[in-house]
Amino acid sequence: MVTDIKEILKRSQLSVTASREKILHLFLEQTGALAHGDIEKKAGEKFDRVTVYRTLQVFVEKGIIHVIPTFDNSILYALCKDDCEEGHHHDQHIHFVCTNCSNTYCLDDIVTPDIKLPKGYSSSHIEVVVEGVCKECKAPVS
Amino acid sequence: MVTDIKEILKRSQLSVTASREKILHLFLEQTGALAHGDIEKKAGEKFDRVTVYRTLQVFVEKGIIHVIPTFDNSILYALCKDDCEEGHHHDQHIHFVCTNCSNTYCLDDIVTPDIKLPKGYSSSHIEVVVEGVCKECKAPVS
DNA sequence: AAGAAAAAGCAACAGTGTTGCAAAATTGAT
DNA sequence: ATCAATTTTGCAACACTGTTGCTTTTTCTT
Repeated sequence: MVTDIKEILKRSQLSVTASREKILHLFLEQTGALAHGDIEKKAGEKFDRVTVYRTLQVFVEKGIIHVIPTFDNSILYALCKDDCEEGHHHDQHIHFVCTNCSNTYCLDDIVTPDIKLPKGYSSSHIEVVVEGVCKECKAPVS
Repeated sequence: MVTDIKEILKRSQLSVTASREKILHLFLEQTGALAHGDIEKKAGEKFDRVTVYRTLQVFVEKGIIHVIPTFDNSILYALCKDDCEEGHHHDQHIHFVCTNCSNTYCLDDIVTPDIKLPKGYSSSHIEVVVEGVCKECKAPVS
């Protein structure tokens, strides 16, 4: 995975700006997913809300990050690990929500299972969200 | 399944009111899931927004309806087919979102699959959302 | 370095969901 | 059937989230 921020932006044909660098940096130093609110807070008072919204929107369009569905109605974003092409995400992994630390993680190694649908239904995309306790929260610090 | 509206309410120890009857009626005559907005529109100008919110909240608490996670940040509600106890939903079915008619259905007969999680993770609940084309939209009217 | 193009910032707004409180409806007992 | 106690509703006001139009600033290209 390319970790140089400027490189990622250029590769997606995006101009390099302070807000894009900052927001992308937040994703790179973060293991879990981020909500819009998190980003606003972590970015400090530096950027306008609108800029954050538009930046996230562009990142999704360019396949740098993807959207994770949640139970409460918040939108979560996480880095796409593999090279998602513009508009076509490789969402073949599942998402894990920790009920303890309430972080959300992409479990990139767990492939979404096949689902047998009733007659007449056809599927184009399957999203699996698992709730439970994550590695960090379960392990007793021994 | 009990279909008498007053009976359902009483069984959940809820007092029978016009708004609760109306909203529960909407769910019973509907095959798919409903968003808060849908309910407001379908109920007409009769009820205050706050009443709708509070009614849905109570229905979820009492196990009459359950929440479905979505990709856009809207909250969907659908009837619990089986006898969900207060606070404990039997969410062992998957949800299907039709990309054509954009209805969301509970596929009650499809049980959520087992997911093998990485070491250290434990799951308490698995939610599966399948996107695709539903029975109604696929079938050519022949 | 300069002009064209893109992005950021600002203001204003719409939609969504929440809270406190007074009025109205429901319940249960007489 | 009536009445009091409780619950629910409706209203007003508010906070939060996300969007749009437009101007200013920044970035990119040559």
